[in-house]
Amino acid sequence: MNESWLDLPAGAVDEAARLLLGRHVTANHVTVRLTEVEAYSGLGEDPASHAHRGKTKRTEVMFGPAGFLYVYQIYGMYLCANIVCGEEGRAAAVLLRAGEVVDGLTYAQDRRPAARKRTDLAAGPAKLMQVLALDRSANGTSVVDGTGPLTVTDGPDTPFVIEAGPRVGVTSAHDVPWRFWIKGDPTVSTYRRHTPRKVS
DNA sequence: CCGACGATTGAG
DNA sequence: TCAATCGTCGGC
Repeated sequence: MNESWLDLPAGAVDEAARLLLGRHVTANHVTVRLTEVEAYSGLGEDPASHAHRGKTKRTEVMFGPAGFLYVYQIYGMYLCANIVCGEEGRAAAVLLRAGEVVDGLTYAQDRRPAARKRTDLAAGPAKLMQVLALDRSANGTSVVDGTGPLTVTDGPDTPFVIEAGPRVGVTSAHDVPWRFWIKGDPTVSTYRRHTPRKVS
């Protein structure tokens, strides 16, 4: 398969994100076509990135080589997954935000009983994780050599248009349009503008 | 050691 | 609009 997204010049995480759109990710009998992703750059470059303040126990995978999964817990109950991109040490990654379930539909529905429509099965980063049945043990595993639970493959040749905008839930760097999605796709998670906490 | 908060979701 | 829920990280 085309693995060009793994091997990009320095600073081109956004390009990696674009290249991941439309590709298939498969885990635990479910395959999803990626429709929405976000790029995060690394140490000292991107205030919105978990790696911005330097390497910690949590983010150490981001500082490793490309092609590995960075899984983290958010809000005490949900998981999100990134694919590390770029050269080792840069700590750049692409957050997998949403997708369309294209195989293993019955598994996906079992794992997401709250979803009323097919398009809602993986319409969000944590929903995507539930559909793929990935847990924290997926952190640090490879997505390219077949040893990990998640595999990335080329998607269909169907053409699509990429749109870009500010990243979701990110308080800083709102001017950086590093959220990318497939134009018009119904599985793209609904954009909720970050609402600053009301100061009394 | 301790407290504040987050790359979210689903229900009301 | 808001609560659930807890690991992580920065500050003391």
